Amino acid sequence: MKINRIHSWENLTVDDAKAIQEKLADKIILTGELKQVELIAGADMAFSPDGIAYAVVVILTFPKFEVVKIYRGKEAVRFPYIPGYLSFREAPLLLKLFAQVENTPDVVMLDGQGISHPRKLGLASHIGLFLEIPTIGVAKSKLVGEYNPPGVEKGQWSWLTYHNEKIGIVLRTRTNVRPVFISPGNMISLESARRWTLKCAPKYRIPEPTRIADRLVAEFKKSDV
DNA sequence: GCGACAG
DNA sequence: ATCTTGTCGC
Repeated sequence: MKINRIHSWENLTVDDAKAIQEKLADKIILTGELKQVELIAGADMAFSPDGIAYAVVVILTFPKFEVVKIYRGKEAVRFPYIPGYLSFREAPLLLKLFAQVENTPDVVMLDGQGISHPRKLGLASHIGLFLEIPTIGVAKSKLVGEYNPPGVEKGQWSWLTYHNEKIGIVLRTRTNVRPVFISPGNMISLESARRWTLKCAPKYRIPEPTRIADRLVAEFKKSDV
């Protein structure tokens, strides 16, 4: 699929990264309802102690979640992990893989925040601007915001707010299991992001797209000797 | 200064 | 994220 090169990822300082986030946040579209989803993509990364980053983008069918294609890639780490700047560490390699994707998915699910971010531009939102297709951020813990714990039953949820504004949803994808933090990446509404995330989590806490991608990068990294 | 802090 | 065995609970 074609990628929009909004900006370069080369030689960026944290201040450069911050300026980029502040500038791009205004371009995020928070409307859009996913109608028919036939293909969905999941992506995730893993890192080795010696500074190698591994990434996997997997294309799945919906609603059976059958693997259609797997894209793998690795490179030397180019940016440290700094809360609030995850995309500058993970997006470059993931975008290289998305550039190789033949069958463009209807939506992409990423392991991290969407607009639930200090400057409203988490990994899912940032990548969403490059891909120009709907993206959803599914994080295992929160980065910013306040919320009341949702009911313990699967499907129950509560708002994640920040600066008195709804920026995400705390969703229980499994009964009596810690909730996940959902937020729109780009080109999708909060409501649609919540509904589709739940549809993608028929059995486990982590929705299938990112769960399968996680499993695939783990074995990719492990097999790399 | 103190606490929080995606992966 | 990564280093790591067994173990408690649904």
